[in-house]
Amino acid sequence: MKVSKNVVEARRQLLADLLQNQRYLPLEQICIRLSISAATARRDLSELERTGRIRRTPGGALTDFSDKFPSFAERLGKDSERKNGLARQVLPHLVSGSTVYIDGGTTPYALARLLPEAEIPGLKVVTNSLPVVELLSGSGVSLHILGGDLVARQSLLIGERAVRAMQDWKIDVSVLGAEGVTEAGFWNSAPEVVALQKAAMENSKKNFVLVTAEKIGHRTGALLASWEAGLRLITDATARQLVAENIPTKGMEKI
Amino acid sequence: MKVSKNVVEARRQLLADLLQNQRYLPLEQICIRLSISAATARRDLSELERTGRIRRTPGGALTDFSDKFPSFAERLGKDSERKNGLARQVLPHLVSGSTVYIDGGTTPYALARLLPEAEIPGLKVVTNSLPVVELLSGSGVSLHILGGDLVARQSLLIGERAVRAMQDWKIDVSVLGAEGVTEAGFWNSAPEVVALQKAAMENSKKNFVLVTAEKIGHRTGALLASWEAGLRLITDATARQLVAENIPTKGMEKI
DNA sequence: ATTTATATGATTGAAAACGATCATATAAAA
DNA sequence: TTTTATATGATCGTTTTCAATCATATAAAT
Repeated sequence: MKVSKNVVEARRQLLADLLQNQRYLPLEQICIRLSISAATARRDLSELERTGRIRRTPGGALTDFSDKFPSFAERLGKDSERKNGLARQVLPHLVSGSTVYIDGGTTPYALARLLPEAEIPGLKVVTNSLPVVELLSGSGVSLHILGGDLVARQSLLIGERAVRAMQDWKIDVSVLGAEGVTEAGFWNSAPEVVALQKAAMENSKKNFVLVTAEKIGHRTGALLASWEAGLRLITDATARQLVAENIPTKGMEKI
Repeated sequence: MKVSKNVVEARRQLLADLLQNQRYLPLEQICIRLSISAATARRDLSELERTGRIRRTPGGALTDFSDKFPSFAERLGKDSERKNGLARQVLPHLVSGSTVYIDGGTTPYALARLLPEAEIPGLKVVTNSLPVVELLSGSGVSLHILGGDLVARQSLLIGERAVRAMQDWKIDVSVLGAEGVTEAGFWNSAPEVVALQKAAMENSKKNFVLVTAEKIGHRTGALLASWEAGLRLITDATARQLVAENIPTKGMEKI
């Protein structure tokens, strides 16, 4: 069935990126990694070859790679600045010697981007997000990774091992993402993600949830926590939007 | 007609070099440049692939990595093909549905590179190596990461949390690296790495150690295990070299 | 010199990959 | 909403690629 134009373009970009990393991919691997049929893979390859971005071979494709691959950071997209603004609100809570948990997802990732500059002495970062690891690796902060099962598409670690690993930590500040916020509380679509976030909340003194305005009023999958749980919402939504959804505004931070 | 042995070997070396420069050559190009028939070209390619020096594709062949590409893979250096050869010996032990632990370091990494193509159904990969994760992410294999503290320079996870996470697993085959092999056993310089490897050995049914020839006779830092521990050595060292160091050769795999 | 071993190119049947075409579901446009 | 456009997976016949086999010429062994 037809899918939207941007999905197609995103997939082709992903394929181009994949090829720049891997140099060569057999057709079958492309099908597996992108979850598409051979026919669609061939169409994508033809298009990428037509625009000169890759080179096809029988049974696969390769790149004469010149550019470096675009990182997770690009996925932040044009909301990048807004997410940075949200993340900046968290910085004052990260005192010297404290431990912060940075959740997967693009919004908490924005916080990670601020850390190298912030130069908080003795800060420990615990995360389940591989992009965060990649970003902070070698930046001077003390990095610790939860164990667990990798969700390839999102570069996240989840599962019961991740939950157990989380219980092994004493977190001062945890920074979470959510896909939706309603009167009932915070929502995320994947139950395993929510399970891990709940574990983070239990092991953390302060909990922040970073949410961009367009997620207000959305409800997806599993409930992370209701408002009584003491999560602090950081958003760039207007007070009007929040009131319209009956979201309690006390104790939250905005920009 | 038959040509002399050294002609054959010289031609194959030329082909390997050619591929090293060109990264990829279609079969037809190989035939033209070497003035040989497709049949001979295929035979040469098969041989080069068997010894792990190149990678065949339908209608051509390529080298796994060019020297230009800056990444962990580069650290494999020009021993890349030899390490591939070692890693290939492990593949038959990875049966469908089994769990393999891939240790940090460049030699076990070579095994990871073989896995996407090997397409072993239901294979679980456990690792403490971020390059392995990056490589296999999204390749279809089930990926699981030990938790722990990140050693930035080496992109490894170590520490007591990593050891504890390891004890949470039942491993069928673990693939380890070592910086030295002597009569006394296997050596690695970092004690934390050794601690984790020991934990792997205790939780694993079969243990392989991949070691290139130049490490024979070297002794560094901490002893990983003596020969009684049941580790299986896979090396490209000659029997002469091993005997010279009083290394027991029974039960080991070579190429 | 004679015999043996083997590297080569040609051939062949099987398998893989290909582009083209089609029905269908759904995004985009009207 | 209705209509149009198109992205997708399946299918099909064709082409390409493959490994295996064979005869042969010549290097290596005797």
